Amino acid sequence: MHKQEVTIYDVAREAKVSMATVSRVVNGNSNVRKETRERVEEVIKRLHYQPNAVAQGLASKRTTTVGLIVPELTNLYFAELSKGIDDIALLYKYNIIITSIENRLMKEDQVIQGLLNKQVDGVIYMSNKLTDEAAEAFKRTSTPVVLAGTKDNRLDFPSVTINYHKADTEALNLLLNDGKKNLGLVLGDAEAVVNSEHRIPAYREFLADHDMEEHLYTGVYDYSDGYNLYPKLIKDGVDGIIVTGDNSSVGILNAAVDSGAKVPEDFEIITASATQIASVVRPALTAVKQPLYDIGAVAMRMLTKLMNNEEVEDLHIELPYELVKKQSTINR
Amino acid sequence: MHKQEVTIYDVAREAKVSMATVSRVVNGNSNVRKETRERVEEVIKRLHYQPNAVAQGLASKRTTTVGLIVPELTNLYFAELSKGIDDIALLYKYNIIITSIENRLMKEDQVIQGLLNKQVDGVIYMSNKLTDEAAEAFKRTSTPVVLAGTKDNRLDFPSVTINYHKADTEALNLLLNDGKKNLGLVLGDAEAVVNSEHRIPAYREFLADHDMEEHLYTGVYDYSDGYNLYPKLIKDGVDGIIVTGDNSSVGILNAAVDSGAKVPEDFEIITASATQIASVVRPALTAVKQPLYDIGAVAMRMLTKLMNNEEVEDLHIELPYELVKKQSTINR
DNA sequence: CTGAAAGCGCTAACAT
DNA sequence: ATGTTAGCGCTTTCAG
Repeated sequence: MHKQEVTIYDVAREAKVSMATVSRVVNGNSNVRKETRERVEEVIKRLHYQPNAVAQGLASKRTTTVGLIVPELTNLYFAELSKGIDDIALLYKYNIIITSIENRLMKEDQVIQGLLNKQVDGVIYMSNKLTDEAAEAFKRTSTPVVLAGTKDNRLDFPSVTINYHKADTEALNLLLNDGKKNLGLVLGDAEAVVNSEHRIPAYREFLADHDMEEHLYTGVYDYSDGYNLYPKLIKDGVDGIIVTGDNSSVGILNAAVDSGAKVPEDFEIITASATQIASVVRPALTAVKQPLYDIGAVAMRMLTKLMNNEEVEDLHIELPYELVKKQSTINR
Repeated sequence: MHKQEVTIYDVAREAKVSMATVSRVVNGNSNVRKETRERVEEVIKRLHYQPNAVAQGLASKRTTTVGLIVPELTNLYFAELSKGIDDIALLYKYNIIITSIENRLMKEDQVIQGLLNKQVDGVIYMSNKLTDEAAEAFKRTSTPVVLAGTKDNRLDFPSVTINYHKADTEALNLLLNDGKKNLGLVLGDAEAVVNSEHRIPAYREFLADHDMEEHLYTGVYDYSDGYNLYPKLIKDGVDGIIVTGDNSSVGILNAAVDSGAKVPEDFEIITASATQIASVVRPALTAVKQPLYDIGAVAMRMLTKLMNNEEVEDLHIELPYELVKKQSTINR
C-alpha cells in the first residue's frame, strides 16, 4: 500500500533545499526568499506533491478536523444546523467527522472518546439534551466543545441557541389571540435542559398568567408519535398546541387532516423548530423559525476562535428567531 | 496544548514491559501472555490511556476513516443514504469525514484531494452525476471508491444502485394503465449518467412502444423549480409525470394542489426517489421506493472489503426497489 | 533566509 | 512471548 508516492523529502532533494524549507513553503511561512519559494513551488507542482495531513497532524498536534455529534442523520433539523457548520468549516479549512448517536451499537461516551482519539481540534454537539455521559467525556478533555441548539446548566459549555422562553411565550400568545382556550405543549424529552429549564417554565408561567389548565405531552419524538397523539389531544379538549419537534408536528397535522378536523379553525398548530418540511405540508405550519443555518455557522465560528485560543466575548449566544404565520393558525 | 497526557510509553514503563507489548495488547494481538496482558490492561485503565489515532494512522498507514462526498447536506435523499453508510461504518469501526460539494468555495477536485490528503482509507461518492473532475481525482489514487446511487460509464467504479430503467418503465406503465395520455419525465441534470444512460432511454423506449409524445423537462432540482414548472406542464397538456427528485416532486404537487387541480384524477405524479417527505405531503406521493438505507449500507460494506483487499464478487450491485401506490395516482 | 536534528506517538519487522 | 529498533512524513526549535 504505497499510497504516498512523493514526500516532502523528495521535493527537498529535487529543489535542492532542506525539508524545512519545503515545509515553510507549504505552510506559507514568509521566511523564504522569493526565488527559493518559486523553485520549491515549481517542484511541488511538477511532482504533484501533496502533504500528508496525518503526518502534519502528528507533528503539529493540530488535525484541522472537528467532530460533529448529531442525534439523527435523517432529521432535517440537524441537517440544516450541519449545513451552517459545514460552510464555516470549509471557510476555515476544517474537515468534519460526523457521528450520529442514534445507533445503540456504541455508547455515547465511546463515540466521543473515539473522536478525541482521532485528535479532533474541537467538537460541536447538537441535541436537545446533553447527556451525562457526554458531559463527563467533555469535561475530561481540554478540546473545546460548543453546543449548537442546546444549553447545559451544570457545566456551562459554550452554546448558540435562541431564546426558547421568549419564543414559546410569543407562540402561546398567538394561539390565545386566535381564541384558543386549551393550549398544549408537545415535547420530546422532558429532561432535556431546553425543555426542563426553558420551554416548560415558559409554558407554565403563561398558563398561570392566563389561568389556564396544563396539557403537557412528553415523549413525542417522531412522525408516528405525533400522529398517534392526536386522538388524545382531542379527547383532552386541546385546541391549540406548540410542538417542539418538526416531524411530530407534521404527524399531528396529518392526523388532524386525515380525521377531517378543521385546521386552523378548530385546532391550531405551531411548530417550534421549523424545517423545510413545515412549509411543504398543507396546511403549511405556522412556525417559530429558528435560524438553524446561522446557529450552526455561529457555533462553528465560535469553535474556530476557541481552537485558536482567541478571545471570545460571549460564550452564550442567542440568535433572533421569527414567528412565521402560515396556514395552521388563523391568519389576520 | 498538551493534549496527550499519557502515551504508550508511559504505560510500558508503568507495566514494566516494552511499548511493543503494550501495542500488542491494545491491538488485540494474541502473542501476549495472559498475565502480561492483564497487567498491561490494568495500567491502561489506571492511567486512562487512550491511543492516539493520528500516530497509529501514520505508523500503520491506515486511518480507519472514510470520506463521504454528498451533493447537499439538507436533502433527505442523501441523508437516508448516509444513515445506511454510517451504521455499517460504525459496525466496522470506521469514522466518516463528510464533505458536501454544494458550496462553491472549493472545487470538487480540491475537496476530494483534501480527503485523500487526510489519508482516508476509502471514499463513498453519492450524486446523480460523477463529474469529470471527481473522476479524474479518483483515478489518480489507489484509494478505493464506491458510488452509492450513481453509476459511471467511463471508468467503471464500483457502484450500488437500483435498476432505474426497469423502475421507470414500471412507473410509466402505472400512469398509462391509469388512463393518462401525455406522460412527462422531470429530471435534474440531463447529463448525469443515471439520467442520460438509464432514465431517458427507458422513457424514450416507452414512448416509442406506445406511440406517445415526448415531454422531457430537465434542470428541475428543488422545490421551487418544481413549483414553477407546474404551469408549463399543464400548458403542455401533460397529465402524468415521473419526477426524479423528491423535493421537486413535492413542489409540483403543491403547485397542483394550490391551483385547485385534482390529483390524481386530472394529474398523476410519481416520485422516483422517495424520502420521508413523499409520504407526509397530502395527497401522499406514489413512489418508486428506492432502498436508500440499504444502498448506503451495501456500498459501505463493499468499501470495507475493498479497503481490506478482500474478494468482491460483484462490483455493480443492483438492489430491489418497490413501486408504492399512494394517493397521487388512482388507487385500484 | 536556510539547514540540521530532534521529535510527535505509534506500528511492524526482526531478534531473541 | 517479549524487546529492540527503525521508521511513518511532517513541524519546529535552534543554529548559523
